[in-house]
Amino acid sequence: MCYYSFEMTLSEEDYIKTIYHLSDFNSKSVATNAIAEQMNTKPSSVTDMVKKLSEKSLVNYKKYQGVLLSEKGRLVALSIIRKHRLWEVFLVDKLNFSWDEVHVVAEQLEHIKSDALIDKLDAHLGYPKVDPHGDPIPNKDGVFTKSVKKLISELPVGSQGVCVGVNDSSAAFLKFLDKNKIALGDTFKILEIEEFDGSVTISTRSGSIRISKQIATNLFLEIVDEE
Amino acid sequence: MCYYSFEMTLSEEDYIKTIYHLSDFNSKSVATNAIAEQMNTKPSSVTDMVKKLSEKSLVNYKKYQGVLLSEKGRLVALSIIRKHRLWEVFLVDKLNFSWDEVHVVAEQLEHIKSDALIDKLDAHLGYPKVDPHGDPIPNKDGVFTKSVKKLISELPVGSQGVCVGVNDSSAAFLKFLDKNKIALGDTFKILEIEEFDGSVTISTRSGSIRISKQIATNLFLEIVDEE
DNA sequence: AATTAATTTTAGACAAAACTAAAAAATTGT
DNA sequence: ACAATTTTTTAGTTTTGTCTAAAATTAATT
Repeated sequence: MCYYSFEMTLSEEDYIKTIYHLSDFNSKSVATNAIAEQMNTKPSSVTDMVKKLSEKSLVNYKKYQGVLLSEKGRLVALSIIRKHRLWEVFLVDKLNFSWDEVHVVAEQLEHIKSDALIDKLDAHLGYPKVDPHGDPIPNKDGVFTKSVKKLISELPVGSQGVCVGVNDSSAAFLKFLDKNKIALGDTFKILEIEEFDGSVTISTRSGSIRISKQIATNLFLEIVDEE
Repeated sequence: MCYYSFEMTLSEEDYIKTIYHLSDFNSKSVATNAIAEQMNTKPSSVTDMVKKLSEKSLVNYKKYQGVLLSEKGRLVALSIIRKHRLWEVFLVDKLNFSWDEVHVVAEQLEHIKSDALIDKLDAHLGYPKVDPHGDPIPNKDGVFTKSVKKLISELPVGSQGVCVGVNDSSAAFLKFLDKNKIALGDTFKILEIEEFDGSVTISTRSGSIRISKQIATNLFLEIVDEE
């Protein structure tokens, strides 16, 4: 992967990426209107582009039937997502961006064309498996470990995952996290769930702490299933 | 600088950069034909674009008279060059590209639009003053230290600079450099010149060594003059 | 100074990617 | 089942950046 030799325009790449995301990981066909809405463009423009992508056999398309990525198209999508997420890791880990600032810049960087660059960037970052939001990074062949983002309150005892996001991003809540030494990127394990009040005991680097149900419904963990 | 708020297309940026380089640092007016040749395009295309840039007052243009960057255009050019050279430093210092591989990739990266990105990249790289080829990196305000490329044999005692090129690129000579731990990017200082045979003692990272006149007439240093 | 040569500009066209407005197909509601 | 609504496609423009071919201007040569 990564090594698709045909030329793709910036616009084509954006369409492929959008179709991949809307297809819910390539299972269901995507409506013209949905693509138009997602990309802030008009349905007629989408029809034109989809025809073009179909010519290049990146998508399977029949009039009025929606569109689905071909295997070729899926690999293109994954190569773009790989680049996007590696750049996000770079921006956060090396340039000290915060995890919520990086998306827009990564949308530009993902279109840079150089296989050598991405290989070396990957190595420089230590071959990360997930991006700063906890989403998995496909490898060069488009393979990636599926992972699920869940609230701590939704998980059973024994679950383990990386803290990747908050529901409530109020200053007060972030302050609370800071006080309790909970940070994005930390790994937690669910030790015990108190049925009475729904509070949860979790293990962290600095020992185990108990958090209230309210906190547990505001913290996302990224559960990585190897498969 | 850097903070020009108007939108510029990729193509416009490429023209501005080319005009800057051909104008010999903005002193003389640039011919339509020269731009076309440099950019692998046709003179008629250049005329069209130059009109457009003139509308935006990025260049001063009169029919048949060639074109010159305005002050505004000059700052745009310098901001692009700043980005190009910072990315080159990144590619060489952080991703272990060799200095002769980076230009093509940097030509893409220089168009990424994000002031925060460039500021943080600059900091991450330790505010470098020159790129891997020894060319100076303009600061945020477009100010850069002029630098001159000179043979070691042309320099007085006390001079200091970065090794940026060779006259004689024969395998034998490159092998000699390798053996003596002299590499592109190294900083040298001229310690002593032996009048008798023209040999020069220079200080390197790994101590001081004496090189013959022959060697001294084959190695270019980039001298950075603060001004 | 006049003719030739080189350079530059104009005029008209084209491809990519978008748009608007209107027609066609699919879906929905009763 | 069929009228109404929604979705999708077609047809015809627009903009950006390019092109070719021809006309206009400047430069060079004798």
